[in-house]
Amino acid sequence: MNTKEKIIDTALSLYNQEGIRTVTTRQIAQEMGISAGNLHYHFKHTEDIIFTVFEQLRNDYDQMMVLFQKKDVTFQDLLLEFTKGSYQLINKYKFIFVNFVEICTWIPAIGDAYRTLVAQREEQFISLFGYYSKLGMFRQDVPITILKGFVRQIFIISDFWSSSFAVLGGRFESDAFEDYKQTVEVAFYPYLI
Amino acid sequence: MNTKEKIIDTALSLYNQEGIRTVTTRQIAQEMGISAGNLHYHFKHTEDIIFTVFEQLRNDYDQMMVLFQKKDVTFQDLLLEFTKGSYQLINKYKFIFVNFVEICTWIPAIGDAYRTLVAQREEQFISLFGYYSKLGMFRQDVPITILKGFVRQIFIISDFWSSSFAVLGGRFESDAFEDYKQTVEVAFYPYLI
DNA sequence: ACAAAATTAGAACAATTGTTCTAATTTTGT
DNA sequence: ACAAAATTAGAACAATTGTTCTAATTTTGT
Repeated sequence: MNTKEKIIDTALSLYNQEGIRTVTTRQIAQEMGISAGNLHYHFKHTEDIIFTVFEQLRNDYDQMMVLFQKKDVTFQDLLLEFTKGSYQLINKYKFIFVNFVEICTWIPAIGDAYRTLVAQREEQFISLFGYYSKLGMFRQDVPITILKGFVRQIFIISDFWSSSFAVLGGRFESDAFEDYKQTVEVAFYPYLI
Repeated sequence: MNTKEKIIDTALSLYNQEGIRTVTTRQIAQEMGISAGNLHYHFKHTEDIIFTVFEQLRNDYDQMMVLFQKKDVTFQDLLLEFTKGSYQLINKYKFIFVNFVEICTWIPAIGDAYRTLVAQREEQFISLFGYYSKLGMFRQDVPITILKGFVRQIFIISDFWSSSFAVLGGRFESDAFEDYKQTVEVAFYPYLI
């Protein structure tokens, strides 16, 4: 692992622990035993560090979505896979989710990338629901406007569950996954057959 | 309106416009034509300003919830009232909603107050759903665990819709309310009769 | 082996920001 | 009217922080 990678790693870990607001580039450098000057040789601006972490998240996300190509599973199983997968990302990149609004206004490029991502995901989900409703595992009588609204709802939940969890005082170690799983399942509950 | 109130007003307006991260106490003072020293005579710490704004939000919220005591309306009507009322708060106190996680970690007293509030709201909603399911306007076959999860879901949506909206690049003036209304309605859609 | 390029540490810069301090002015209560 | 209290402006403090600059050291390619 070279210095650049180590910076990203340390930054991610520190941001997750202490939040984006309090961690400084000096602190990241100190934590890994290099000088602040050296850190800024590799990443000229703090934004560059965070943007690189976001790119990593996007890669991980894409990799996860590939798993949903094989469609020979029940919707229940697929849903569980999605829940597990998305939770892993939420957990690994806590600080991005928890400080998402702040990050997006601070670094517009991340906001832009996110919007592109959302547009893609939206289509994927709609077509997935269509597929499974033909198989009789998803309600068929749902108007398209509701369905689109439902997808939006799922995004709000998966993107901001962690914010809600943090604000409610939940600790990430223990029952976090159970809480997330519950929330996602409840959202899908009325639409499954 | 005395100086103290004017500070709160100006702070709210500036925070809503430019976000909590960039607005300084100096800027608030300048905007209203007083000195920074004077501002800090009235509010020793920036936190005190934000906490006072939060108290105002809490008061407004309580006042709104009073409206839900009169139960001689259909659930549909009540829901519309709730949507309008909560949107007004979201709009008036934009910056609190949009920077909620940040604020709660920065000022723990606000996090504490929020948690108390949520516990109260939870009960209110559950009993309201019970009432309306007896009247045949809300599904009766919903298990209590699901119902609690649904309430949680409503909270995530009403507390973080604005975050999602901001991140998706929405502008607050135009179609914001329609978007919010849609989202809330879709969430309730499967539970109404 | 050696010149060029990459990396590194540490000092220094520059700007920001919340907050405090002091002295003046205004307001209030009697 | 006048003393005490409240308010105000503006300078100054103190700490932080991202970033740059310089000179030294290490690594790389031939």
